[in-house]
Amino acid sequence: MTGQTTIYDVARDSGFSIKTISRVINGAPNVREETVRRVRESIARLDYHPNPAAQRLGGGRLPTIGAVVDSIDDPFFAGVVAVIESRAMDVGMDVLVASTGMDESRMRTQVERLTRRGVAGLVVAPFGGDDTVRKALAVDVPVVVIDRKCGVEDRDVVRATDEQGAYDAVHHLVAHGHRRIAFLGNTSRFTTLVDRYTGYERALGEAGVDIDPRLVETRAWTADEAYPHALALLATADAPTAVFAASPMMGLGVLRAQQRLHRQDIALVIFGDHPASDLMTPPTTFVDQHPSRLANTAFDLLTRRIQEPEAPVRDTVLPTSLVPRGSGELAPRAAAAVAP
Amino acid sequence: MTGQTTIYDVARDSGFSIKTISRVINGAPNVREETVRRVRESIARLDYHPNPAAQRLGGGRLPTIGAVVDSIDDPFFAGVVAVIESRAMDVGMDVLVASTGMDESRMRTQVERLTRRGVAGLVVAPFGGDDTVRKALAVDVPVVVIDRKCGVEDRDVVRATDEQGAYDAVHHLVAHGHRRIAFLGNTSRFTTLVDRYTGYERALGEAGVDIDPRLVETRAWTADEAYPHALALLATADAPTAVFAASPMMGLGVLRAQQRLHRQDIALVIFGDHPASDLMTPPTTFVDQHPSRLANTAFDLLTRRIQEPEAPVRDTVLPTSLVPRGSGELAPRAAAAVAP
DNA sequence: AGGCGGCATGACAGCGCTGTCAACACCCCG
DNA sequence: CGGGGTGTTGACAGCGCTGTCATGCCGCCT
Repeated sequence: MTGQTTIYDVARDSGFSIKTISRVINGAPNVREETVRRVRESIARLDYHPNPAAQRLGGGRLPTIGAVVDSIDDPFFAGVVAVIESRAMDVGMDVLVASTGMDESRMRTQVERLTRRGVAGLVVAPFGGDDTVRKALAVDVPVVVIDRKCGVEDRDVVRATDEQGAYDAVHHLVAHGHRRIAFLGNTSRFTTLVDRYTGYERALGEAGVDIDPRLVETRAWTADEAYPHALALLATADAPTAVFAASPMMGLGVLRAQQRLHRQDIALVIFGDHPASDLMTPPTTFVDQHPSRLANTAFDLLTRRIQEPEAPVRDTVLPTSLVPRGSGELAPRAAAAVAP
Repeated sequence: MTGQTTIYDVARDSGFSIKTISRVINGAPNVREETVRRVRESIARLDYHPNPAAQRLGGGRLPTIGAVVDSIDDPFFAGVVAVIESRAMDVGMDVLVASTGMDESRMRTQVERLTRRGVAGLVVAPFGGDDTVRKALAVDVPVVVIDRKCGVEDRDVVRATDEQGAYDAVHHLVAHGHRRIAFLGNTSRFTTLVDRYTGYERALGEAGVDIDPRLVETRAWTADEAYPHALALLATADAPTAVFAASPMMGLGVLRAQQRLHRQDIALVIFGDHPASDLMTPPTTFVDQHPSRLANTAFDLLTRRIQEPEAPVRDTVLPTSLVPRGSGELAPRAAAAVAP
């Protein structure tokens, strides 16, 4: 064992009691400035670092924040976690990661586990039905919900303007002359996706286009599941001339299908960026959710709530922006050329 | 407060002393089977979970493993962390993530911080010179080093066959008729990259091709840094007909340059996969490092070492495999066609 | 002068667990 | 039948910190 230096060493070295050291560490009020200075000196000299386990045991939480996301592997969440880790490091905290694997009960388990561990706060991308999520988040620790509201009313939430972002995307396609625009995205669970569908509807409605149910595919969750559906959509005689993929995963499915069918001529806008999207042929037009901004906002909110547990709940909706890069600006002519 | 159930509650409920409960929890020997059964029953009935902070304080480590990587954002490491998290969850542990941001001293800080936190073990992708890395890893906790050896001799290491993988890649290009093959990768720091360069040398040597120093670019670390160098390489009159990118980041730089110059005709093999590489035009041929296999192996080794701290050190070198997908099979003719 | 309140500090009892050591029952052996 | 294991259990002292309460001191009011 390394014979860690403890608060007693600092007390001995500085000539104060351990309680005063504790006060200095925690920035408690009513400590003379001179005392603070001398204790700080001792701490630095001895390179003392408080033992988090002991701090927690002595009543308190760990200097740790928990991040619960669908999958750490997902580029969107990887980006979010990266920002959180970096912000946490700046304030001397660290980050426990936990994935839900898009499984309601596992999500609940993870939240409970991290809570028991004694984390100071949680950033959660919820997964599941509203009731399940609400139950899972009924824990006694600050929580910030990201990306999806899932009916949560008593927690801070940070998310994007889903409806408007989708509207912008579809409107963009309409503006480029498209009328047969497909929608891909699973609307069965999240308001997020439902909102995006609503944006799709609104844009088409405004353009006077009736929605063709054959162009709406709402069954897939993952890229692998989306792929066959995208194939089917694109292969029909009456194929769409443009596709709106309501999530990056859907987008990957579509891109894969396009490549398979050599149909680089179909316009595509994806909600959310994915790596190397600028290297596609043509480069993918997408709705930017600004994941790092979302993560930063979430971190700020969490910090605030840790300090002020009773602050009013805030539902922050961050604007998205459409980034035209090529795939969304294709004209519909190509489709006609291919029709039998 | 939730009035957490403690070991005392279980003791009372089961009629044994807290020490016996502790024994059952930790699978200690010499406990009657009947006792184990009854204690387990009480634990289940009360839904008791030991308090990790207390376990640690009472002498022991946290049921937590730390992962230190360049960046959580990097798809390669995101994949590694995802696997570790999932494996850890299976055995009731959780994962603290820490990024080095490719900074030697920060890496050391992170390793020390996690060690102080009391993690049971560490998976580290080291960054920095051999001496720095050795010093940073001189901590009193099990460590498994991944991806790069960095001169570490007293720790378990899991990495890929860098030299052979690079050889395969370059040999593949040679076999497709290329003789002017560029190398991109920073060889200034890691044996990993040096080994890959050695593989490049060997493949060219065997083919009787002299190395043209103008085709070897070793300054860049990141994709952004690689991009201008790749541009310069491809734009020269005497441009290479093929490129071997010694890391995914270098690969992205090359792809970006290729797109910019509309030079999809230059053959390319990348060491390491990156997301959507199968969607490039043409799909990217790469050397698969099998990141999840690497992560699984690392986890196995770490588990072993936690249980058997004195086990002999193991340096595991996992084979890579070349995955031809299009970009590596282009013939050199294209370059000639473009020459001025 | 006596009393009161506010500040600065310290003594001490936990927090929930594990390690150490001791106690006890039981068995085998001579 | 006594001595010496072996197997099973418990009492108790920490681990390093924080919360509670007590202490001493000073200035100020009446």
